[in-house]
Amino acid sequence: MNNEKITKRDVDFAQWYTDICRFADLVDYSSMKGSMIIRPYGYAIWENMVAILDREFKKSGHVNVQMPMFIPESLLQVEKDHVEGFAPEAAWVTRGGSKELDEPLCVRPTSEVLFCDHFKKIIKSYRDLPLLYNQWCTIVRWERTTRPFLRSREILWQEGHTMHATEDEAREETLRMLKIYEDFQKNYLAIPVIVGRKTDKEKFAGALETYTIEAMMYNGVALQNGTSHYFGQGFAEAFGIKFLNQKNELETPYQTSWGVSTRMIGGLIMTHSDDAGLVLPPKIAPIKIAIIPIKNTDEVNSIVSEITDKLDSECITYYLDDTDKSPGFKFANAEVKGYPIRIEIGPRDLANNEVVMVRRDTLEKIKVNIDDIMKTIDELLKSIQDNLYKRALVRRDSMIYNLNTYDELSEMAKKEGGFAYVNWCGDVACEDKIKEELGLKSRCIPLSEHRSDGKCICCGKDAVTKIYFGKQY
RNA sequence: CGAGAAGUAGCACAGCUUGGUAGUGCACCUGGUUUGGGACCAGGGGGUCGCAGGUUCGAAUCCUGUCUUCUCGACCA
Repeated sequence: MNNEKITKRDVDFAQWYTDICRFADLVDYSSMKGSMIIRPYGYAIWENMVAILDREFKKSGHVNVQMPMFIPESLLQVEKDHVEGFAPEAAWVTRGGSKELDEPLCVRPTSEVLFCDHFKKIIKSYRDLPLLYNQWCTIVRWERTTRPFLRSREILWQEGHTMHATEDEAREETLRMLKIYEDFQKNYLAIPVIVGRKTDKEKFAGALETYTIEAMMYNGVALQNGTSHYFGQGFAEAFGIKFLNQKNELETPYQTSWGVSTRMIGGLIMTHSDDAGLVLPPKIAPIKIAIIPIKNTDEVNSIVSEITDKLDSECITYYLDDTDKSPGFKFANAEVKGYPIRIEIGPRDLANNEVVMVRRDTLEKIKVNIDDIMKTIDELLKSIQDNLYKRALVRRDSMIYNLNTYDELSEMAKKEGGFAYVNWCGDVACEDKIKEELGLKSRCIPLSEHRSDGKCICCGKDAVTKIYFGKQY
């Protein structure tokens, strides 16, 4: 933490984002492009995400494994669409020690083929299914432009890979995990998302269906904040994965995969934070309370230790700022770090048997009687969590534009950003045209209310569906 | 990968045009005074000027290359 000023969000959003990442001590740059150092405070946010999601994955029957990080070239090439999709961003190891390798090793950009290679060995009967695996790991994609959390070359994430006896079961799994992501982002990250299906053009390489949850950032740019794929039998056939069903017949299983990454931290920042610094929803904040003694007196110290004892016993995390910095500095620091509640304890308020609490979401100052401290903390944490979601939802909804003409779409693309919600004929030619001429990519076809009897916004033919377009990270 | 900008102490920058002993502010350390919105005084530590070549008696400064960061495109989670 230093006392540099954060760039104003409305002046230069990109710089503001970088300032938040750095001033809140979330990341540091490493000496290699696109590989960021996630610092303790940033990593603590990730650890909270991991803890919550991992619990959900396990509750729904998944187990964690750890797969190799290298993929032999021949293995990567087993599924044609997949290798073509990832070829442009694959990183290769061609030498081990002083020896040139006979076969180059791809550093995993995702692990479908590794899982398939393994599944082939361990799946024999219907009794082995469903096979519900997940791994927490890093992957490598050689991105050209990089930004902290949003796009890096080394990505810290989670990837689930599952195999099922029937198509229905696999499709159900795909949507079940998408729902877990949606609920997690809504209930913990306080990020509203649009749940939908990608067009053929935007699908994951090798998938039959790709589902996505799309969040809308403060600056009107969309962020794909999680995906879930249904593969059908494509990979399984390519890899020769078979199981014996109850009638002793050989069948090919159905596959899914799904993932979220530290990109969610970027989404968190660009959804909630402000000009004073980071803002974190209480449920994901590593530290819920900042305690700032104003003056080093016996009265102050005794109330401080009373409060910390109670917080300890209720397992509420806090940061006691007993440094010799000035109060103003401590206030500013607490805001930059995004601690949901700050408690200021000084002689002036203690004289009235009070302390001052400041909620980070609104920066509202509240005088609280000493006897009501714990109760108020409890209420405020809930209230901040709710308020952040509502605030984000209102703003997101204000950025969804129901558009009917190509001119309107063109107007929107030039101006504020956001989601354009339009009719679409289903033809990739229209999707390509909108992308080339307006720079808007299709985000998703919403899972709900997607039927349309209007005309395609691009070609004017009968529409088959509603679809969202937008700029993306 | 294309266009542009920038790399000098942890951070922000000056110095470069016109080559000649490395500077400022903040941060950091020590001691003291302070403490209700980014405190003050005194003292102190820290940089082979991104890296590699070249020109030169001499390079932060001039030339070439390279790496990294940022912005805007293209590509992509």
